[in-house]
Amino acid sequence: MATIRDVAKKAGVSVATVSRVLNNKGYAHEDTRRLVNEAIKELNYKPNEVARSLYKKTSRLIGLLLPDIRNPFFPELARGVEDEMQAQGIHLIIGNADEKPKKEIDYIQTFKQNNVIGIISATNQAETSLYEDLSIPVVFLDRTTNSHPSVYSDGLDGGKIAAQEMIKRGSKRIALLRGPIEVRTAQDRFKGAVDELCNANVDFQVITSSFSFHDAEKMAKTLFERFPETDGIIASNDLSAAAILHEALRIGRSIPDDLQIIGYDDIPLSKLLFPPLSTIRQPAYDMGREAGKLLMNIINKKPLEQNYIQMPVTFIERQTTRKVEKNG
Amino acid sequence: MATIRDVAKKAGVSVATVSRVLNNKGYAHEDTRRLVNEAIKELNYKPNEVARSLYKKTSRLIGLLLPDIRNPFFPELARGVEDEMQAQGIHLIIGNADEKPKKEIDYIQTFKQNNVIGIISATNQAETSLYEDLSIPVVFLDRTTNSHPSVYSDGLDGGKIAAQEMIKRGSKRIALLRGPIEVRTAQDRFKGAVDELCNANVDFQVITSSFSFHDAEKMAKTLFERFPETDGIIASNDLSAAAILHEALRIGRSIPDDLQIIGYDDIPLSKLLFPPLSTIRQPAYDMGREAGKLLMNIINKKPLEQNYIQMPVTFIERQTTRKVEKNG
DNA sequence: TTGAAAGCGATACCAC
DNA sequence: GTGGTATCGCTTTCAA
Repeated sequence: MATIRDVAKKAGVSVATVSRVLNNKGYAHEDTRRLVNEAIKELNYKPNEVARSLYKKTSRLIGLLLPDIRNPFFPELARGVEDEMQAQGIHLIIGNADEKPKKEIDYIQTFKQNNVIGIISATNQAETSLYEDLSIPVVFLDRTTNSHPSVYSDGLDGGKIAAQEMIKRGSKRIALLRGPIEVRTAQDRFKGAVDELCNANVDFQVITSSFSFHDAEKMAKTLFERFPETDGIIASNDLSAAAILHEALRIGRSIPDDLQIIGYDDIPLSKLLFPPLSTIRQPAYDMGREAGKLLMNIINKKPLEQNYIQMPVTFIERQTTRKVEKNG
Repeated sequence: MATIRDVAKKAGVSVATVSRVLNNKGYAHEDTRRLVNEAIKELNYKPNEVARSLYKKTSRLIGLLLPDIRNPFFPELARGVEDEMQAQGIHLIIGNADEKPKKEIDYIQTFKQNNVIGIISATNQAETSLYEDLSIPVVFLDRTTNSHPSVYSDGLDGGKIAAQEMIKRGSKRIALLRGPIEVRTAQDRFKGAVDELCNANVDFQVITSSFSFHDAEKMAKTLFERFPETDGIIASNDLSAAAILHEALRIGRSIPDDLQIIGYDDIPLSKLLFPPLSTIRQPAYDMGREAGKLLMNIINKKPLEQNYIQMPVTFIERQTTRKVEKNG
């Protein structure tokens, strides 16, 4: 790879001049500028980002920390972030924390060591101490906290809507899945649903389960064994809902007539399940973009309209819930 | 962040000594070593990877280029790579090329500018010119090429198996989906299937479609309009298979009695489809790990047993295909 | 066994 | 307008 020295030599100027042309900073005669640009092109010179980064203590990289890249919800977020960053010429280092604090710490360290200019984190570490004295901007995504700006969707409302729609459609013995205790958004949607269920004339069970696929499969089995009379399930996410749906069909439950299911997230595959899954939609891609925008605004010290961006959730009616009379 | 100077000062030695201790290189008296290590711990010093990288022209980063992070097959590969790298203390910059050569070039540039020690690419750029004079090791994943080491699965065999299983189970008018023309693995599985179909007493249609979700949905609709008599579909990947399954169910086809479907990949959600999807499994996670290992072996100049690692594919029988008599 | 000093490739200050 | 040079934080000769 050619260096700035090579360019300088070729153009017959000093490295300082090349640098100035490169960064459009300070004066440079039009002719000199052209000369330099020609040399750059001829040598196919690209500035060494590492050297740049060392001096400026900043880079064109941001770190994106995901809890589980295999859960389709997160790649969707990632795409949003990526597209937004791409538009601003910033690249991503994606880290998959795998729900393990150790990995998370590790990645944050790597991010710092590589001079990322900011971090977007979608992980579950309640102990924000990890992020406390980081000296670089952090935005939380799909997650709320008081200590940092964040982009998330309205979990309370989501849970509430799920419960309402479920009740409206006549389920009487409802199983409410509660996501991991350390995930704030999971607890929000849980609380939203609980409130609503308490106020209604229905029985309900609370079952705690992780967000992962594998756990959901096991959980589904036990659920139907222990509570065979359940006629409505509010899942903690679409992945769990899919596992439950699958198990329900396997043991011959009829959906939605005999059992209704509502998921959460609206991952791309939800509409391909059979029957297509009714769910609470989080605008994942848009959330990613917003987080990207927010972070860049912070980095560029633009005045912030808001530090906490709450995105709306919507009920997506598909076919794991019964139709409700138009004027019910 | 503390620098090596701070550590040196605190330990009362020179930076050179600290560096030696840090890297376990060259001599250092046991006492000095202890002194330095204490200082490091007290200051919570972490070496600046950027500075290190600038001098050594190498880093602890590798670049992973994915064609489409939203297709669940790729995160699965990524996890394999990541786990393998993690074990070796190497981190990933993941780039999502989005099937766009421009993005791909861009990412490769970023990788280089950040001194990655190697690249794993799962993209579709047939013109390997992109990767030709890169001066850093490249391993292709889920993709074959003569110019670089690669890890891939046996597409020819996969296509063949799919066709055999389909024929064995009695479909007579088969639609064969052909993935994107520029994707070598897609063409392999296509060819494998074609060969087999040609040798059998069946009719078949070839339909070209992309790997994406959205396209698959549209394609599914037209497929059933134009070829309503189709009684077996060999899809180019699970995503397409899911779209087709969905459409088939929607228009009231009975599966597998009236229509059989075989997918390709065995992404995690395939078993949650209804009916669960019969498919050709690629060992995605393992492929990722192998690619990671291969790359690290190249980087560490270990003798290579093989430059081209072909992984086996297997038929996963689920319920979109009919049962076959045991001694048929 | 240790330390001084020369780089790695860029930026930016200060002279000219 | 332009060029010389200190600097970013680290590694690695080379001399002591």
